[in-house]
Formats: sequence, C-alpha cells, structure tokens
Amino acid sequence: MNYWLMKSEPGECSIDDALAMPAATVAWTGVRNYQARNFMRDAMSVGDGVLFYHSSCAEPGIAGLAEVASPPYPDPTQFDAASKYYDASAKPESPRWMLVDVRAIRRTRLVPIAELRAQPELSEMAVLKRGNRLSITPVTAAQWAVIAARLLAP
DNA sequence: GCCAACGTTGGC
DNA sequence: GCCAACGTTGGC
Repeated sequence: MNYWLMKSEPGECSIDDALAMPAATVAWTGVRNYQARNFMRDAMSVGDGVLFYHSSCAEPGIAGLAEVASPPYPDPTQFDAASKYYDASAKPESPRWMLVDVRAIRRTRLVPIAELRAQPELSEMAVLKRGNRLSITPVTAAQWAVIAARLLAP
C-alpha cells in the first residue's frame, strides 16, 4: 500500500465535485507530465491512499481523502481533438498518457500548505520541496500518519 | 500579476 | 548531445 498527494484545481474538479460523481469516482485526466504519468502507470495500486489537494486557488491545501480506484488505462482526452488535453502524437494503438480513477472518500477540513510547512515531520514531503511542480507526488507512510492523526483528526 | 523553478523543444 | 529559448506551474 502506497500513499500519494494529487493536485486538482477546484475550479476544474474540487473534492466536492468528486464526491458528487457516480461512485464518487473521477478519471484523473489531463496529466501531461511524464513523471506524474509514471507514478500512475507504474507505481499506483488500487486502494492506495490519496490526499486530495486543491491547487491554483485562493486556499491551496489538502481538502479531502481519496483512494486509487482502478488500474492504469489510457487517458481518453489525449485522443479527443476537442479537448484541451488533446495530443496529436498519441494514437489508440500507442497511447502516451495513462491515468487511474480516483474515488473520493470524504471531505476534510482545509489544511493549508502553510500548516503543512509548519510541521517539522513533513519537511521532506515532496510537495513542499522548493520548486516542486509535480501534480502527483508520493507520500510516505510516516507523513501520511502525521497528517491523518494530527491534522485531519476530528 | 509576479516570478522562481523546472520541463520541453528544437537548432546546431 | 548541448543548451538557449520558451512555456507552464503554482504559491504568494
């Protein structure tokens, strides 16, 4: 079992949007970074824990808990000429972009990035590293435990 | 809107 | 394969 932090712009898909979907599940479309793709394609397993993070918004931070809900499969938006994620070089017989489904479990209080930075135990979190731009980053079991027990406890 | 940081592109 | 230019991310 692994743990991940996945960024979503709430204007595109917030934790509440995800919870409102059938089975509270969304296909994680639109990732166009190879490192992030490789995490989904090669390293994720169904049931992995996910911190649902709101980015590029007024209050960036952890907004909910989720889990990986499918094996990897081709991102359908890469083949859709009408999509902003269209990739003309990707063909159905040779897909370039893979994704997983993510099932939202619950909304949490908003844990701002500044609060994460204030936790010494989280100083090595990939998402907090200087210059980080990855939309999907690994979370260690120890980091997950700190967040779950201290920051997200009722 | 600013800007640091980093990924990608493409000429050579 | 190098590397400058460009584009994107994302917090502030």
